[in-house]
Amino acid sequence: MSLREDILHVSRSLLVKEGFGKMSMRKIAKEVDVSATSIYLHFKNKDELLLALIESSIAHLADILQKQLKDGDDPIQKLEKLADGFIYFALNHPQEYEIIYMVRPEEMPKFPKEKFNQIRKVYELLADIIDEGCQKGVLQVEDPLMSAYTVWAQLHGVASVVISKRLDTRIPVEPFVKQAVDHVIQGFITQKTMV
Amino acid sequence: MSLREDILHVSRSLLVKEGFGKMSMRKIAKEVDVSATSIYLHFKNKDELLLALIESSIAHLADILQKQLKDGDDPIQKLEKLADGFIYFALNHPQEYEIIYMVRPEEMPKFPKEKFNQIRKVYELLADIIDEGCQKGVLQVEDPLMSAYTVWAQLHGVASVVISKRLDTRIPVEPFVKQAVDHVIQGFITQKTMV
Amino acid sequence: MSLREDILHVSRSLLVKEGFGKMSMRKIAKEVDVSATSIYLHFKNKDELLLALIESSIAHLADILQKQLKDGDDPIQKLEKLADGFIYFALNHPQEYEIIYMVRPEEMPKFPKEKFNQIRKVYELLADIIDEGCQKGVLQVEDPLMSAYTVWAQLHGVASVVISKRLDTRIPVEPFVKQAVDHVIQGFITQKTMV
Amino acid sequence: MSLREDILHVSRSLLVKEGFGKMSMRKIAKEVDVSATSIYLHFKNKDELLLALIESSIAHLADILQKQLKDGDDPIQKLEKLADGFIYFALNHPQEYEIIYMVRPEEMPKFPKEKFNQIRKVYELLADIIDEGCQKGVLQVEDPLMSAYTVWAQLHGVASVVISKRLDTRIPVEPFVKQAVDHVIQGFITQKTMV
DNA sequence: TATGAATGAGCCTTCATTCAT
DNA sequence: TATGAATGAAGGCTCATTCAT
Repeated sequence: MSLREDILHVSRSLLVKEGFGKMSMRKIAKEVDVSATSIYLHFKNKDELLLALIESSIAHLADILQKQLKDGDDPIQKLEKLADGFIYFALNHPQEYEIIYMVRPEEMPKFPKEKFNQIRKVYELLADIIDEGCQKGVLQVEDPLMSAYTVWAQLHGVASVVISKRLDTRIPVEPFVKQAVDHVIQGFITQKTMV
Repeated sequence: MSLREDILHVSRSLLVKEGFGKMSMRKIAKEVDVSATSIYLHFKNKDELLLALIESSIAHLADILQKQLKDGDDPIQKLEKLADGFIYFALNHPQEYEIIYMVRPEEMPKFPKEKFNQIRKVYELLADIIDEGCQKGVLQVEDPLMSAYTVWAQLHGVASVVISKRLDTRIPVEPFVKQAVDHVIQGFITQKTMV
Repeated sequence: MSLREDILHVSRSLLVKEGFGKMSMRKIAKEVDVSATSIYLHFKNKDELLLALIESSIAHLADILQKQLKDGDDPIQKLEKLADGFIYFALNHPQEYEIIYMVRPEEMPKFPKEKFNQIRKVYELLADIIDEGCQKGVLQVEDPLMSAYTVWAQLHGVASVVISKRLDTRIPVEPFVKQAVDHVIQGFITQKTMV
Repeated sequence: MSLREDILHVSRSLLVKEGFGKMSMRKIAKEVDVSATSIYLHFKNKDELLLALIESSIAHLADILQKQLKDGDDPIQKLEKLADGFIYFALNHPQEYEIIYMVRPEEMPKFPKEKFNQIRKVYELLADIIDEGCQKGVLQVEDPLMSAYTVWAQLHGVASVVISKRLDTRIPVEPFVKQAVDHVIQGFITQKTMV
């Protein structure tokens, strides 16, 4: 693995483990077993390192979602698969998920907004599918984009509750996720197809 | 206002704005316009200050939810009011909401878990109502506690998306929240009362 | 006990336990269970507190030595008793002993030298006895004051080695002290009476 | 001179002058005329700096004592030379002597005891010589180790009285030391060879 | 591409002391 | 006699970053 990737890998852990404020170039360097100075050969500064981290995480998520979609599927199947993919990514790559959603837009005026907002494409993907469902008559919503955000917000709630370990210990994780995602998707479909 | 309250007030902003790691006693002191030393007359150390912040935020939320409930209401009305109260708190006291839900546990060292988990009482309140609904036959769920977490997780998703400004700028906030909360609650009720 | 004495008592422990540098007015106040401010009602400042500590320790030592001497004793008996008294004080009041000998003259230009040097009277007491022995023909030394310091220096070595716990753990303390003191005194007497 | 050595040099003075508690990294840095941070490039922290100071001082003393011993010497000559070497070191390298013997163990937190106790080898050297004297019949002692400590304790008394300037100003240093050391050694030999 | 040395700024915290009550 | 509030100074230490090599 290249040094650059090593640095990214270690940074990812540290960022999630200690937060952006306490993640330090020195600690990264130490863990990668390289001089602190060397990091600056690959990343201009701490902010740029964080940016790289976010970008790669978003790319990873987008990639996984893309792979969920198959041409033959109808809109509702796509919806379900997208939701599954999203949750799958969150639970199996919690560090990357956290990186995407931990860093708050207003905290980082330093970050080029257009790069950071690549994540919005994900929601637009969702919106497109909902739109397709409306066109095909299997769904009925007023504003596909708003509905996409509605669904996504709920899924995000489910994922973040699990990842940040706020679930009561008496509740088994998998059944909870299954029930919750089901609730989100079926609730949405039912409501929007019934009239 | 007392110095103690000033400190809490300023800390609250800083904590939300910069995270626990970067919120510094000195910054707080400077903003309150006292010596850094003075903070230690009111709070033993940084951790205790954070604890006070969290405790007061949780108390505030609990208070608001309690006030939502009226004896005459049936379980479904209670459910709706509780959801409304939760969202109301999140949107009107975003800093306190963030302190409760967005400050990462990893960033808070040496934190008495039992105090932090007082928040779980809120979910048990929700579970009790769902349980009551089951007893009265207006709801049908297998595990009231898990269902409570399901509902709450989704509401949390809605709140946190708005608070952390992840909503697409083309989407008007209020309608979004209204639709999303409605979706969560109605979806839950519909699903659980049909069959 | 008066507050003043409480403060002295606690200071004594802290001074010996942590050294002058780390002994703090706050810690004293806390241990005495009084406000830090209150100490200043009894002692002008930290230096004066230390001075009081030294003065009382020296007075205590002088008192014990005085009590060792009886009018009927011959010079050699007096010598032996003085040595015993000195060692007794050191081993039974190690805190006070340390206070007297821990604080180094040049470190404290703040302290009125004449007060601090009261301790020298102790050595002059010794010198007087040696002088008396010479007059009576039972001892023969060139310079009684220097001889007094010679004896005292050796006794101090023995005491300080024990107090500061530099003795090998395989060596039993009491026999060691007995042999060492005996060595100092008998060596001195033998040497000075022979020839 | 290297920065590391400069730091050690300055630390040595400060440690002896102010004690470990009041010796500060910042003061050292200021005197060496570097940033405080730079010290941490050469020593992990304050404790490690102290450790280096002690280790080098002990090594220096051990070196000087070793050089005093010649193969041809008989045990009594060795004893005398060792005593001379010890006093020589104390009076000519008072700072190092103080670091070894006067810095109070309580002021040195978290200190690896085995390293600190390397100094005990010095006393075992002494004990070996006394033992050798016994074997050759020129000395008669019950416990060579205890006798070694007895001799050393008295020499230490002499050295420390001089170094810490507790000698009466009317007493000339050199004759005092000569008489005192002579007293210790001759007293010991006489006592132990007579019977 | 890699590093060791260096630093100014900042961190949390403790200190001795003062002042108004 | 006693205190709570306040503070400037200092403490040990870590940080992101630069520079010469």
